[in-house]
Amino acid sequence: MIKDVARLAGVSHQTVSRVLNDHPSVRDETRERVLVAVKQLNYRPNALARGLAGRRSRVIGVVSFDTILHGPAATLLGIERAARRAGYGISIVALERLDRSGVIEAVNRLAEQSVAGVVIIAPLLTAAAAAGSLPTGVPAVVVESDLAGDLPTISVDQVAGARLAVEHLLELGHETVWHLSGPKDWLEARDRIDGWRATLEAAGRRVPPVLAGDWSPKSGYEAGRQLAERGEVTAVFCANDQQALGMLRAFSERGVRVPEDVSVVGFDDIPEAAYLSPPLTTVRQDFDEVGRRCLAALLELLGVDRPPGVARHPRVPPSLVVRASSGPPRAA
Amino acid sequence: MIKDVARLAGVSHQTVSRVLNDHPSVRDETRERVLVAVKQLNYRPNALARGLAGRRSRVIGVVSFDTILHGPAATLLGIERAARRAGYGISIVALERLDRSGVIEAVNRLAEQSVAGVVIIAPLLTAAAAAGSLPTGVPAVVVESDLAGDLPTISVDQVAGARLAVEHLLELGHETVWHLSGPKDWLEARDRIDGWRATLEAAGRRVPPVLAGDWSPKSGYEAGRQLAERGEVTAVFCANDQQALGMLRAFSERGVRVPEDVSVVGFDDIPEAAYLSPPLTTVRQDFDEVGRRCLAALLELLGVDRPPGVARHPRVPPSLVVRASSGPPRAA
DNA sequence: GCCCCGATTGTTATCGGTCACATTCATGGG
DNA sequence: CCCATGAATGTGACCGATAACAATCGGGGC
Repeated sequence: MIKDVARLAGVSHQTVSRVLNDHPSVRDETRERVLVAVKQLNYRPNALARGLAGRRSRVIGVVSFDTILHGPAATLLGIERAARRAGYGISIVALERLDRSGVIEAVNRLAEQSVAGVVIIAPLLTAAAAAGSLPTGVPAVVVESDLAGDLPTISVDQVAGARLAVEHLLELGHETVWHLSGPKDWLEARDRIDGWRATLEAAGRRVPPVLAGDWSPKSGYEAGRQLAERGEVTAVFCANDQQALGMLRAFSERGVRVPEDVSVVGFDDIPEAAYLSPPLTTVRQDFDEVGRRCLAALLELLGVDRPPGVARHPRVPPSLVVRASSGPPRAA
Repeated sequence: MIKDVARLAGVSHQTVSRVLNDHPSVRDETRERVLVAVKQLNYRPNALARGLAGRRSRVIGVVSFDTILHGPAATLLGIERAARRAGYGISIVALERLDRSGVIEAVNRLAEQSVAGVVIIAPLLTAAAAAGSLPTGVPAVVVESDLAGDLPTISVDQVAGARLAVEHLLELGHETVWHLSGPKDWLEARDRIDGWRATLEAAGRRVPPVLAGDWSPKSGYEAGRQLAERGEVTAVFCANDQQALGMLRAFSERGVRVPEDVSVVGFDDIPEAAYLSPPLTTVRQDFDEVGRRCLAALLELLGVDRPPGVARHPRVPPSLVVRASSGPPRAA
């Protein structure tokens, strides 16, 4: 194929290759002629052959988990966008279970395809650990994990996010804030617990026991029913919006008014959050930015220049979105 | 690399290749020896080289759109799962806009990578049309579209889904059913409108004007406010769950009780649906099955045997999930 | 005017496999 | 006992690009 172009342009195939790869020493007039031929034949170089010969493909592998959840899906999209802009394609492997061998196997599958590098979305502790000890020499970046050994890591600053939520509630006048956590083997869940606890302690408040959820609306619903029984609770910080949604449902069933009786704050800012009853105060994560920084980190690892304008810091700051589900306590 | 294996096993590289590809004429004893060498060297064939030489890669391209929405995300996951099981990898290209040139460009990007075939998730009319007139000779299957020219098409039977929803409401005793549609340039939206209208007409009921939404909770909220003004409405079929969610919010704000005053039915059965206030009656789509059938259709196109146990029919039947948001009208 | 050097361009090997065809060897029919 | 036949295996070309090195050409320094 490249030979057809070469023939049409009256040059050698190597010169065509040079033009395609922006090699400096090609005369302008020659380059022009080649480009005309390329356009005329509607030529597109074969990525496989390129990868084989050049030993670097323009494809990045992504190991993802549960892309039906909002966070992972949004992160994946962010990565894809950033990659496309940088001229890379994306190959994905979704994991069914997020354990050690699964992650390693997935990376191997991608390595087989000679991807230039991989991004591992590994929100579980076990996965992060696996990522930290990859056998292969594939350049890798890890998302939402900070115990991935030497690998560069990008994540939203969950601790700061939790602090935003808790401080907001304390400023409204609540005595303390309860927490419905995510599953404890998720790093994000653990960080949000830490942030919540640290903020309460820093303010000298009582730290109630952690309620354990599993991200699902169902677990929020069940926790909500329990909280509705106790009278004392005035503010709850849920580890994600779906749990908050389930909790709102439980409160509404029990006649607990939000925010008059109890304030609820979520995490994620899913598209639905603004339209719940009542609209949900929550912490927004910028997944697009996460994707961008992942790619930047990976490109750096590959020895390519980082795209301009992308901050380097591995911790993306979240922001608080105040809506009607949080307000001052009745007593205050 | 394959030569290392060959040397270790004491055979030619070609024999190794035969073993790897299940060629029949290899003596069992030889095959065994090769497999041992493969394991010992932890050899994995290079997918690029394979694709280049064999002119067929084990990668399937997926052109997707807005994978943050539940439907596309779930479909993508279903395809990935089915592909992995069949020994294929997945490359994705997400579209920013779903227009003609975007789809064509995306398919070209995938073709460059010599994918074995592509699955196009093209819920918009324009995209479907583009898919129908692809320039390249890449085997393709289209999801959620029936005007993709000669290309095989897999989709959930939206008309049947709408019928389930409307018949359910009519059986409860409602005189007629209003409809909040999705954006009209989405095929799914159009089909749901058609199914809704046809069911009403078949039952000899009055067909109210269509309310136009855009899938977002916001548009559901706004439509809900309008409907709350009119007294006559007793049942609404929303084209998706997010719109239904927004509508529930509007009703709750206006003091319209669900289902006592108005019944609401959604479409999709997102994970949140069961925990809205009230829990949402909705139509469930089996996206996993869609993914499976997509892959089956594509493999068939590629001349590979269809995996056993996968139904061939291009229209996946949806099912009704009845919850508390629908009930008999007050008058009945 | 001659030679050396850098800018251009061409030639050939190579990436890691598969494909097409050649070769070897054991078996069975005439 | 010889040859056709088919199973099992080996040999070299080839997929479509890039890499390494060779060749060619024009210009400046002596």
